[in-house]
Amino acid sequence: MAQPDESPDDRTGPIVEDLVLGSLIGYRLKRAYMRIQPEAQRVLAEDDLRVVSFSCLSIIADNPGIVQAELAQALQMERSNLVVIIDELEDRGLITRTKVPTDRRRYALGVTLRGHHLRDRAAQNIREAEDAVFGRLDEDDRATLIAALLRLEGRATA
Amino acid sequence: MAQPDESPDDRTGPIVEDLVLGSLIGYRLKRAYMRIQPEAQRVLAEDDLRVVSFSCLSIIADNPGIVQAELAQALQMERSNLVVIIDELEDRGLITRTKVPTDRRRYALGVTLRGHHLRDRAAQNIREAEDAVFGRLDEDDRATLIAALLRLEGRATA
DNA sequence: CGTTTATTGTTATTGACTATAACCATTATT
DNA sequence: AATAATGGTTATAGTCAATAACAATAAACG
Repeated sequence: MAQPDESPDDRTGPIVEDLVLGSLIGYRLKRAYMRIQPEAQRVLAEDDLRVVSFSCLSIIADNPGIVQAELAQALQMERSNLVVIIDELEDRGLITRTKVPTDRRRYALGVTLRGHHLRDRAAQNIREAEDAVFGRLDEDDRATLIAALLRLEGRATA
Repeated sequence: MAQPDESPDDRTGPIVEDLVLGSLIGYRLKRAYMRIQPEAQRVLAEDDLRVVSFSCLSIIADNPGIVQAELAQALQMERSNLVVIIDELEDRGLITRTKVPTDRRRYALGVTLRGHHLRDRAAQNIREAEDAVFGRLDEDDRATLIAALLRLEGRATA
């Protein structure tokens, strides 16, 4: 009754044809993302981080002094949805908020030492999760893949 | 105040560093997907289809006789969430549901002629949207990209 | 100047989508 | 025959993104 080839962790299940859908880049992107997303979520949860929290923490770490509106634009999310995330990161002592002297509407964001350590550790965990899910890629393959995805984003290197 | 290079449809905005986050495959997949998803949504909406409805329609078209549980597994979604989608596709006369004689719990799904035409047209629209967003790729490049994404999914060709 | 317009961070709310649990009918297992 | 498992269904809860409105502040402009 089952398909001939079914292993315990079978991901494919019964063979289903997807000639049209499967040749769409958007569909393939989503499917690939669906493979890594739960794993990233899982490893980040060990540090009580959500994917979006980690993204914020990481961008702030690499852009000290960035303000919320810029961060929101960088992550393509709404300013309003950032607030609770920033609040929590600050409450946990992972980031700092300091008023910009020249513009009192804005808060300059920065990561604390703890925040930086957590970011680095979480990033390492995600990389290892990606290796586990996608299979280890050497640096060249990884760079090629990233470049291809950047090209899709319209951020071509050349 | 603004960065030196800002065009009307500027996607990058002020240059924000993302050395760590940006080198994660998962993040790059998500970003690439975020570029095409709204456009796919938009072109499908012209035919009163959602992305998930189109996906169902397309899988059914390529797998006549498939039942809901199989379809749910193929699209990695919950059976329960499929019901309303299938209902609507049937109400619109795009698919048919016929009881399986040998197992009266199951409904064999199939697409009507109208459904098939709609599927083909919608697929073509999405392809054109992908070309517009990602830049036209020749068949070789497209195949290479699809193969790379399939490899990430653990569905390597070789 | 002074008035108007725009921006930033914020709150509250809404809608869309996903996951979960429970249920009945039917089939498989034993 | 009794029990367990499966398919479709319904209802519900939780998660997340999008929107609108607002006060404080700054920018634009007469």
